[in-house]
Amino acid sequence: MNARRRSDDRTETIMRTALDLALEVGYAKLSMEAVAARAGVGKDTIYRRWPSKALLFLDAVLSSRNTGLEHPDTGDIVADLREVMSRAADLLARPPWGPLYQDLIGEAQHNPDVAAALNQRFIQPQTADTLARLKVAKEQGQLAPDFDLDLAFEILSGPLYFRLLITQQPITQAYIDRLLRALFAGMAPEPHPR
Amino acid sequence: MNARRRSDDRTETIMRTALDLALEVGYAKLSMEAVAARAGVGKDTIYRRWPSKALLFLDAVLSSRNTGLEHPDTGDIVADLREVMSRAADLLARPPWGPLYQDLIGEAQHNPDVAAALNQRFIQPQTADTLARLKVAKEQGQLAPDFDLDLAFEILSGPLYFRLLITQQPITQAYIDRLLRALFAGMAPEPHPR
DNA sequence: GCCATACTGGACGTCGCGTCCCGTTATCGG
DNA sequence: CCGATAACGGGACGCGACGTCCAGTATGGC
Repeated sequence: MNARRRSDDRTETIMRTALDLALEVGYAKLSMEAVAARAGVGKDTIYRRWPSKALLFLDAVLSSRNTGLEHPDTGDIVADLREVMSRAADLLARPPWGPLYQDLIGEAQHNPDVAAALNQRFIQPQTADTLARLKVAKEQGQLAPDFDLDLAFEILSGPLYFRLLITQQPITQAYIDRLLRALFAGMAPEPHPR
Repeated sequence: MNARRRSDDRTETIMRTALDLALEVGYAKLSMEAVAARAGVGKDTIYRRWPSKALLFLDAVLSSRNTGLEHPDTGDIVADLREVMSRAADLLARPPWGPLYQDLIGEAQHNPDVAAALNQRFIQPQTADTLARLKVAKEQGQLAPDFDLDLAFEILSGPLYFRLLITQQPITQAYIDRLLRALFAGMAPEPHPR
């Protein structure tokens, strides 16, 4: 029981230390030696808990806060989406979390374990939350019955990630508004094709 | 002149070798030693041309082919976009190029040089090409005068990258069609909000 | 034919991951 | 309260790879 408690304390300490160091020097320069040293812990103690640096880092970043990215429900679907997207942009696309989140996704590109864990522990819950909110809106008649909820989610998220990961353009409130307007007001061409 | 020619030959050889090796073992396991050995070249010769492994890799991937992702102009903007997006998905989201492109973007997340070069040499030209085609369509009256071309590009690209980099869901022809339909037919809700 | 330049090949320093081990410390059962 | 058991700290270690350096060698210009 107490052995278990002591273990938990160390687990917590190691994650917090890893996170602190990552915030200071970035993931690239984060070393297990440094984490062990600052946490006052042997490297074995870390490797007994995490199989690799990448997964420790993932745990450190994802456990650090319960995101605060849950969807409000004010009754206005657009306002609610706007709110969550703004919070997400603030949180994930700027220091101090932005670079860490970017590194995490970067790591996921060549580390299937990280990719899988990132999806399960962050992306999927977040997706499910948004879809649930959209579903409610549809049931309340705020959205057309054939409104494609899954696609809508990807149309809102995709461009944000595109800017974060590829072009590195800033994700402003104005941009979020443009996205929402395009999605909900439609961008249909004049002589309606197709 | 011949010294110059010899240099050019080596540059070419090194890039091709790097690309071959990357295709075989992936970027993570690609080593400069292996490239030098297989190319029959001293490591100095490589480092005289590229400052780091990451930039050699980027050069190798980007120079390998002139993408074949230029926009056709059949007069039908939707058909043309559909064509290019399909080609891009085939080329960039599946073996053999998919993993390399993913690794490249992964590397860009913590290497500003790679990020900048990737943007300049691939993303921006590709963006400009798409925007040019969209502009023509608008001038021909296929798109509304206030159609937001830049945003449209990001709405089409973002979700593809989102699937490639984050959720790893397949990018099917059907998905591309859904995206195009959403963008051009609009996804306006029933009781039109905002 | 000679000189400058680029080249090969290999040794080297450095770093950091992940493993191993040993002496120590904390916890739990009795 | 005490001894057995397990976890721990700290450090050494092997390993692989980046990037530098240094001979000795080949190649092309003049």
